[in-house]
Amino acid sequence: MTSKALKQLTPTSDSLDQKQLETTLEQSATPDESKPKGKDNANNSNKKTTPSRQFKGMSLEQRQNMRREKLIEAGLQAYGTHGFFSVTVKDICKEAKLTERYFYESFKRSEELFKVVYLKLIDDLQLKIVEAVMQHSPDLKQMITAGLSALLNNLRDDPRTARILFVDAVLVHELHGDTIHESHTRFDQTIFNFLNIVFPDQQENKSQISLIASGLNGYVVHIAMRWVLSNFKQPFEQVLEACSLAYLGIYQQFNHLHPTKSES
Amino acid sequence: MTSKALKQLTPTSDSLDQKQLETTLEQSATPDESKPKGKDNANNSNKKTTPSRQFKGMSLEQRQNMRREKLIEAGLQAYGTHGFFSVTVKDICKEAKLTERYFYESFKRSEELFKVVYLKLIDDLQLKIVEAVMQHSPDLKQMITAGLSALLNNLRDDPRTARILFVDAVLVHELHGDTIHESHTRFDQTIFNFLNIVFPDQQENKSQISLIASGLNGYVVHIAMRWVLSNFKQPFEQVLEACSLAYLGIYQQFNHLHPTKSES
DNA sequence: TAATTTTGACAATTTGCATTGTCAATGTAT
DNA sequence: ATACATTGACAATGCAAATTGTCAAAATTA
Repeated sequence: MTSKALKQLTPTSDSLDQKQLETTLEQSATPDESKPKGKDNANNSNKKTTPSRQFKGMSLEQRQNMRREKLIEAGLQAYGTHGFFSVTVKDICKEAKLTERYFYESFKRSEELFKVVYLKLIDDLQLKIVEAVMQHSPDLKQMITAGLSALLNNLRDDPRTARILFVDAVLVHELHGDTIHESHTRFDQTIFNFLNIVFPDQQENKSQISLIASGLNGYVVHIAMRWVLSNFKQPFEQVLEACSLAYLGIYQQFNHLHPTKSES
Repeated sequence: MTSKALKQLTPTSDSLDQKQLETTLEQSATPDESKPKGKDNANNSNKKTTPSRQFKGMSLEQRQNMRREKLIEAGLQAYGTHGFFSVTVKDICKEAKLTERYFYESFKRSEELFKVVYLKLIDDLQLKIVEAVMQHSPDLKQMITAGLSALLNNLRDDPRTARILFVDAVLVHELHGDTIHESHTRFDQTIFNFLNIVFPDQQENKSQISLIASGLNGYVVHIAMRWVLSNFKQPFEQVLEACSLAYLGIYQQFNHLHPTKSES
């Protein structure tokens, strides 16, 4: 229904090179930190440490990984449902049907588990979004719609994600210093890369574009949060349109303020 | 520097009635909950309760209020500097130069003080913004600039405010259930009112405009947060322009999507 | 000045949770 | 079947902060 006013938004689409797009958008991946660290208690039967028997058909390492996964899943459930600060180690263990001992087998404390959950969620989400965007290149409007749809669908399918990524994440910034702060900025960065493709002629305005990327991120996240908290009261299409409106509006405004030679 | 492209943004300015503006923008005030509740320990010398002497020239109530104010100020300082979850009751008392006893005289627990501080800050901020906006009516661009400037100046003048309103507030949402959630929505509401004035012909799109208001709120807040956290790295004007860009962009987009009779 | 209230410093208790430890039951290898 | 690793339930301990209590010094009234 909005197609008429939007046609003018793809004039620079010829500048959207598919290869450049993939490279640029993807350069915001995390180094994989979500795997178990190099344990010193591997099955290297050193000294008189217990020899690590098989159990239920699995090796020690397999069992530990399985428990770890159960804890991560339990953490997602507990944190995402009740919020980080209402959840105790015991809660998580109960949820995972494991005893406290096994919590400390994999994590030093609650925040450590939270961090793993958080990184996993943000990785998954970002991957989905970037994929969706790339698949619809080079049509600007379709790219925006696809990316936003990926985000909104993900949140609707699993509101726990919203809770953890967009509410509790701010705290963890606190708890973990900067490790997470970086990944908190990752969405900003992804959007920044996107904008740099959309506005390829604005090398001088990097700082400005970076701010706008943050703003767009906040715009969408805030709408998404209200959508989630309202239990998805508004229809999907309405939310999607409200979100894309900002992207399209910014696009147009920015082109007016900093016209390319061809349109001056 | 952006004036050329923006002149078209005030065509509907004739529809901006000053009186309507004040009424509509102001209808988002909070019922004053920041005052001491009806204490049962007033100086009503019931039974054999102590008769409440004068002290340092003040009545009991005055002294209590003074202590309360000192605690609120100390809370602002402590929470705003170290973050809610790093602050203990003792910290606050030390900051206020009062002993724990007097903390519990005015507040049942730490979160209760935080809530008061939060409400006070958000009230002050909102008041400043609305005043600034009203003073520049009916020029749309000036109104936007003035409102955003009021916000940004306030944050720069006192980063503690930023910390409390935009970081820790999310937590308190948790702690206090919905009392704070409502005031968290208050900015959305104010912006919503503003948009309704700017788009007076869109009675059917209330729901959509409400979403957009949330989005704009998130846009500005997110930029502001990054500005604060970066220790105000970017120049004020750049931040201001990045913020207003969203408002102006939305304005233009929305008018394109839902043209008024006069411009169809 | 004497009687009494108010205050400030700080000790005592309580609470909630993290973290570690014990032990019996269960599964596994030989 | 025997010996022992592995697990689960739950008790024991530790700890930091909240909350309450004590008491003597300072201020106030008469």
